[in-house]
Amino acid sequence: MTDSKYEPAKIEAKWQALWDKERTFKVEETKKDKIYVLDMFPYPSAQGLHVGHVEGYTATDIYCRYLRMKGIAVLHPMGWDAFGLPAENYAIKTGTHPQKLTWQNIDNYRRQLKSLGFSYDWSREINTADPAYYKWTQWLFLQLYEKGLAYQKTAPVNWCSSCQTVLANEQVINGECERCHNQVEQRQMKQWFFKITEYADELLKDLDKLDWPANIVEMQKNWIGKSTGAEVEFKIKKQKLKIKIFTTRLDTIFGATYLVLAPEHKLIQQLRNKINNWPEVEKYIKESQKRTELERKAEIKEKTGVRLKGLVAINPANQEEMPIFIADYVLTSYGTGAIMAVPAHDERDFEFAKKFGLPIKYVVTPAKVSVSQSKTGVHWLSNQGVFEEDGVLYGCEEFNGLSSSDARHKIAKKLGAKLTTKYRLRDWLISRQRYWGAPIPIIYCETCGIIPVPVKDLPVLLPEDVDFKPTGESPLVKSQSFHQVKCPKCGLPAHRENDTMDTFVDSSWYFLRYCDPQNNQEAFNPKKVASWCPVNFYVGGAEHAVMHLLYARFFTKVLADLGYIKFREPFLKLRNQGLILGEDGQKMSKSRGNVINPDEIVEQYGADTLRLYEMFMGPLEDSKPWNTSSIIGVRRFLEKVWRLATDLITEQQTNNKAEEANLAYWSAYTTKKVTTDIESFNFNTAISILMEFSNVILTTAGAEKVKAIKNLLILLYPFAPHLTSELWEKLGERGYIWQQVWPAWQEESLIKENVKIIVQVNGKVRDTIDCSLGMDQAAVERIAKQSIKVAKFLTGKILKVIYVKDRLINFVVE
RNA sequence: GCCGGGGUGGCGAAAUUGGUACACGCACUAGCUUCAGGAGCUAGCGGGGGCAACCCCAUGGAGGUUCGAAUCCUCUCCCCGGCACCA
Repeated sequence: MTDSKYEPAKIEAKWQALWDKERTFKVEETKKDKIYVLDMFPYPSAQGLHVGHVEGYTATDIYCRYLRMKGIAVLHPMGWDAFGLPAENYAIKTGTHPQKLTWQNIDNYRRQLKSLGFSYDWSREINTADPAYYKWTQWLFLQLYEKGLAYQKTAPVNWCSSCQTVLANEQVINGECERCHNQVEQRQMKQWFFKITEYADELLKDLDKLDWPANIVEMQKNWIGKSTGAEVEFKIKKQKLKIKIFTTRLDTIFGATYLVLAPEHKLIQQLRNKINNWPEVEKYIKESQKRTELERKAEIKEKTGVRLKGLVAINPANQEEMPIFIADYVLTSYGTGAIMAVPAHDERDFEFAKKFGLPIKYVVTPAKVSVSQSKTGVHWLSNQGVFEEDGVLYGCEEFNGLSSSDARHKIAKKLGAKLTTKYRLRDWLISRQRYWGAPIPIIYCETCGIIPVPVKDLPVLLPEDVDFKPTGESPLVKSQSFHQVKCPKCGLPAHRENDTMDTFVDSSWYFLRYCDPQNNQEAFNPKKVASWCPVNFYVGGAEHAVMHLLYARFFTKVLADLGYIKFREPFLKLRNQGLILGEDGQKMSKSRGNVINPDEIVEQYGADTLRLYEMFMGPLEDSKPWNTSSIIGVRRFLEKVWRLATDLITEQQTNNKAEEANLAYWSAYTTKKVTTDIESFNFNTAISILMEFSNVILTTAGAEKVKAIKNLLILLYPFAPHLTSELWEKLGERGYIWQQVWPAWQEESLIKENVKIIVQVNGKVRDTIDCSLGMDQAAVERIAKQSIKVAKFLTGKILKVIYVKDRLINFVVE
């Protein structure tokens, strides 16, 4: 007899209110065992929470609720990455102040997160757009500035004309703005940078210490892009100047047949009088700036370039003369902006040489000569390049017969070339010509120059009297109250820096602020941070692989060097939730109309069902399509648990020894499986075993049933906290369910007296037989041979018998 | 092109890590129950053959190792994600 109906809306509101009122999840800092479990905090968009957020947040919530029942103090906070362009763009359109919209969105996000029953310690909520927070973001800027890690320079930067601001390299994807997909232009601008390149080597090395997904580690490695090689100076004939090139293939220097400079290379302007075809060269330089952009669009990769007529370089290896070109396939910003071209052994040089009819000289045979090549001799000499990195040298004077790697060292020594390391990583451009961000705390004084805002004057508040219309200059320029100040040093009129900081600066240290969120004396108390950090477990989307995750690592290393913290990596273990695709298998997007709104699912099925469904869909890290009709399955399961527990209250108890033993086994087995699955984040299989367990309970009678149901409720609690809290109370148990200790299991309960042994003949399953545990081979063999199903196939001579104890016996017959 | 991750029923997915392939759930089919149901219960549900017991085939494809392969090795095809003239 069911004494009531499962009504999620009612019970979920009830328990959420209680958790709020009793501050159930406020972390006890005094406990000895501490774990910091962190979610990537959301940007509070107008669209509200995405089902993808729900997935990651449910995973950590399950883990945290489980840990607390094990008696561990869990820091599990939430906050808002509240600065950013969308709010400002909305302000431009509607005239609403970005703060108003942002604060509204935050209220909505908070409501949604609470409606899902996530167990955050809300007393630690932070907001990066709150002056109480960004004061310390500005303070951190000043720390970097004093350490020489924040600097200003004029450089070609990525400009998005639609967003009307510059972008960091990390925010440019295939030449497009990551936000609006507008083509990015190159502009010369004076901007603020953080010297992340200073940490390139450590950022690369320490990746090996992290328990992170392989693809994220790989992406960061590629992004940092370390390559070891050598710098070699090439003399220019009859000139005093030398050209310094960088190469990773010094072993091929005897095959170098020309040099190439990037069009922006400084030497070109210095040598302009010596270049016979200057007008042509100048034209190419001008065109190349436009061309890179246009060509990317059209994906034309044909090599272009111009020879610097009148200039000849000398190959230091063999003293041969070689022409010099400029070409835009060589980048100014990498290496020395100049290369030696070895068409025989570099694909790009090969293409260029073919187009311009330049000599191709082979000096390395590949170590592994493929079958077709050995059959046809050395046909690659005539029309193909040899691009393998290792081989044996020939035609290289005293270096003949050496392997590539030996040759690199020996040639470097002879030429006096400097062995160096280069990185692809560039310094982090943090200036943004926008309003809705933390102002850069710098004042420009005509007499004193660049003056950092004194710490006592922080925060530099965002002014209210602003016009948001983007003009290419920061909107802050228009605010007289903001712009004009007195120089803190000499007191004469001066003006503020008008740009704001990239919002990734805000999120590079937020995990530290959670440890001490209300501190108004310092960014954080080092002792408090030391008691929680580094973050033990971090969960979020993979889209932050080379942005947030790299920047936060950089900040951590800087703060360690400044002595504020004692660890050098912020996030020890990282997992990415996979994308949840729309029902059509496509990425969810407004324009496709396949977006699922979590509010609607909660309303229709309840928060516990949504949580459970998202965990049941498949492995956390896989991307998987949404399927609304499947939700009913987990809802049915919860209904079943409801009936199981509420029927129990009125049910007559009977006794049945065999069923009781079976139930005890299942109870122990489920406990073990759910525990190990939560530990390893395999929530989908944890749920399926809970389903099986409830089915077993349903079909069992006996006194053990009460115990089994209570165990089921506790194991299910982290996944479906509202339902289980309610049922625990209905059963008249003492205390709340979350105050229970996570169950242990006895390994002996998992031992069965009888086992089923698979009988195979020649590896094919023919029967299964019941045996008692630990039986020896002879006994099992005897029983197996008695099986008619098996005997049928044992007509030939038995050559061999393979026996795996308690599991399998295999007869090999002829 | 390079790097990373994958291909298992109609669908989402399991598989004790080399030992009964398809657990759990959705969808579907049949029956029961109900005034009714987008509810519940029972049974079936990879393909082929057979009345049946049972037999054969099957984890993208082709080989190989092994008593035994979704799992290990070689080659190959396809999908997803990232990077893309970085010398």
